[in-house]
Amino acid sequence: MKIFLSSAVNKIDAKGRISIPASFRNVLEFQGYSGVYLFPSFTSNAIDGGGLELINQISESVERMQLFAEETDALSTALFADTYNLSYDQDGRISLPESLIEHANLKDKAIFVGQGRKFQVWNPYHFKEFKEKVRAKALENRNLIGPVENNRMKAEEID
Amino acid sequence: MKIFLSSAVNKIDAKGRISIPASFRNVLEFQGYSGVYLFPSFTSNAIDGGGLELINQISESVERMQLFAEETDALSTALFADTYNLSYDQDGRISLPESLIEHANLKDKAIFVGQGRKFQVWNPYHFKEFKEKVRAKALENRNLIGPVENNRMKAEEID
DNA sequence: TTGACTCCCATAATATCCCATGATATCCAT
DNA sequence: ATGGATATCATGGGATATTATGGGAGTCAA
Repeated sequence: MKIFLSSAVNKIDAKGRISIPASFRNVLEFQGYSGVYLFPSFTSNAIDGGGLELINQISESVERMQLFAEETDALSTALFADTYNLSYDQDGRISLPESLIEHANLKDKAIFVGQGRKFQVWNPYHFKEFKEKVRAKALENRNLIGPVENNRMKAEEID
Repeated sequence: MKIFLSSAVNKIDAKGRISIPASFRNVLEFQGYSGVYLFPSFTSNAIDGGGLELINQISESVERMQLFAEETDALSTALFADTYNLSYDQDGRISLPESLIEHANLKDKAIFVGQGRKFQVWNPYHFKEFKEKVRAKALENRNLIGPVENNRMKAEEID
């Protein structure tokens, strides 16, 4: 179980805690446990999340950009200033920082959405809208996925 | 036995469990066991399923994409948000997530349909309809189907 | 002392484990 | 081949484990 898959709606309780889905915790722990890393998404009103692998990938990208030294400060600030490393309690819950809650417009519920190497946390209502757009877009771009679509075409042709 | 072949109708029991056909389990285990991967088909009211090979193909396409691009988020959401990695019990049964049951319109029975690299799960009644339509279309277009190439492909895939 | 954050325990719902059964398929010695 | 033993399979159901969630009690800092 190596990647973040599927989605789950969880509740934000009176104390501001929310459970990270068990399957996501498995992935985090598989990567070597050090809690969960969360930061505001650049492109949506959602929270991006991941484990050690994600944060390593990001760090590496930034290091590669050292070539362009003037811009590095700005970039790494943008990336890391709002990144939180939260550890969850023994029941798998975290309390989200206020700035992330605001960015994602969270109220009493949040949906955790698996995206492979990372996941996102959304206000469930806003995610529904996003997902409808995304599905249309994915149909347009499905040729990018490669072999899967080929299989499907074949499957439909074969009796 | 390397590919998913033939079809079987199995029952969804009172607890919501359904047996994965033994022959499919053999293929999954041959690919290196990590359960079964299921997601809603883009094009039909059916569930697409496969093993490690299928999910690896998909993950690789996504990993090649940029980390913070809007398109990447959209595509990986479309691919992974509704994908479930289910492990089956020692009797080979899984319990299907509600969202997949809805997408495929499943009631008390489901048909597993082998499609080579992957398989599909259908409401048996809807599958019958689909199959009839497909057969009609195939008859219309049979001149478009290159039998030589397809046969050669198949011959190489079969152990 | 008040609020924010732990740690710990309780609970209901669900998922999983484990064993049993009947049906079919496979094997094997005659 | 035939009949009987054995294995495999789909399915049922009781027992157990896991999960998300609620809430009490303790800790710490302002």
